[in-house]
Amino acid sequence: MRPKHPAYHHGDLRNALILAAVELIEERGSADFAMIDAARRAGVSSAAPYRHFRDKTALMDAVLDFAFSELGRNIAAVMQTQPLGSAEAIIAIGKAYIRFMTQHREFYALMWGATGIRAVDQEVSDERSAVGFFILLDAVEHWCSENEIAEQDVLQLSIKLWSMAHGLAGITLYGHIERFLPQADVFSLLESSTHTFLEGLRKLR
Amino acid sequence: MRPKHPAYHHGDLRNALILAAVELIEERGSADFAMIDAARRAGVSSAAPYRHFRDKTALMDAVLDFAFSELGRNIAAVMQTQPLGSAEAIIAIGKAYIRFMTQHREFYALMWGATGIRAVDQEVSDERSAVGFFILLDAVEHWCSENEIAEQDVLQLSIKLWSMAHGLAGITLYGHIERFLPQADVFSLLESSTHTFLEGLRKLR
DNA sequence: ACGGCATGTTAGATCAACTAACATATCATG
DNA sequence: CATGATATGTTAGTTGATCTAACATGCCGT
Repeated sequence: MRPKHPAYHHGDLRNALILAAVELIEERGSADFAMIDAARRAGVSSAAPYRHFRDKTALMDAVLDFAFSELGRNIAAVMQTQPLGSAEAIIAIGKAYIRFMTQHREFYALMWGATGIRAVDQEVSDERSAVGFFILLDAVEHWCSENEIAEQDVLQLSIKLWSMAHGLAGITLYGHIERFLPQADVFSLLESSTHTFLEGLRKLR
Repeated sequence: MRPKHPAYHHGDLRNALILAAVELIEERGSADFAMIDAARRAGVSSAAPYRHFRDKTALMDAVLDFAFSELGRNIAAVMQTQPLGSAEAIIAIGKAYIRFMTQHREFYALMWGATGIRAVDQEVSDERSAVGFFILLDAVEHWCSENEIAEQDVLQLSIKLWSMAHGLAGITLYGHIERFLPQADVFSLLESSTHTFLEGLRKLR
């Protein structure tokens, strides 16, 4: 693995570039870094990256993959600590989602902003963004069976719950909660929202 | 108003540039148009825009103002047709919100993506994005008084309802609903979500 | 009328993405 | 182990876009 000649051939430039890009995005707070900066940070010339990425958007796509897998890992992690079938498990997923988005606000725009909308490589973007969703799906399924909610609604329900967390994340990032509800915090808003919603479900069942 | 000499001094270049930018964004589906294209479309040279906008982001900011005011107008319009105090009024606002975002997907990334997150000019962005929110606030306030919900929760409630619509819009634009619930449409999802949520409120009251 | 200021124009500086042509190391294969 | 194909790197340069400088024109107040 260790390169015999430390000069020339980098050894793992592809990953080094992704890491450099992630660092630059986090430092600058947005994705408008220059390709050459990522190259320099990886210790190579300005043309080297193009041996590994067709263009800058290809690199951004790899960064996006990284971000989505991190999100998935975060969501998977909190599930280890929650009792399956409880409303708390669902809420914990939503909180992990919002926590990730607020702690990595610079990624949010990438994941859901312009690049996301374009959905260049639909199949890849499907895969990666769905990881966390399947975990939510599982939690919702267990909650439904414990609360005598029709199985057929699990998918629809999960989408709605996802939307709630996603919407709160976006509105928080934009600063609307701080502006209109300075005393509130997103996590308790998600908690009460989810409880209210699930209560409504039980009543309408 | 009409310029005596049709050449040289344009007369209303600032607005012409904003309009040109809007057209280009809509045609191209994203905001990566060249400044010179907007200039050409307005019939001026490449340097002329800089007499009206410090740089390209300043132009984008004006476009953003336009988009937000359009959104506000759309939301205001549907309120004319809805009985105040009804759940339908709240739902109609959400639907108008989602309709605008899906019909102008190229604006969504601008309004909520990278540019939005940066929130360069905080005060201006406050103003413009709040227009629609105050209309929602009003509808929620009337609904609360008709349903004996504590007045103090109006603001919090409105944020939550806004989040629901915003989240559904984002998830739709990204294609997740089409993928996971191909038979569903966003508007009925918003409708049932809102009803469920309001039902939960009445029960927990 | 005329002078100042807003608003245009052309030319060009700067910078980032990307490409071409060449260089070097690694690896498969005899 | 030799050797050539291939992967991966370098330098130099093209292109295209933003923005600036210096100059031109015409509108508007006095």
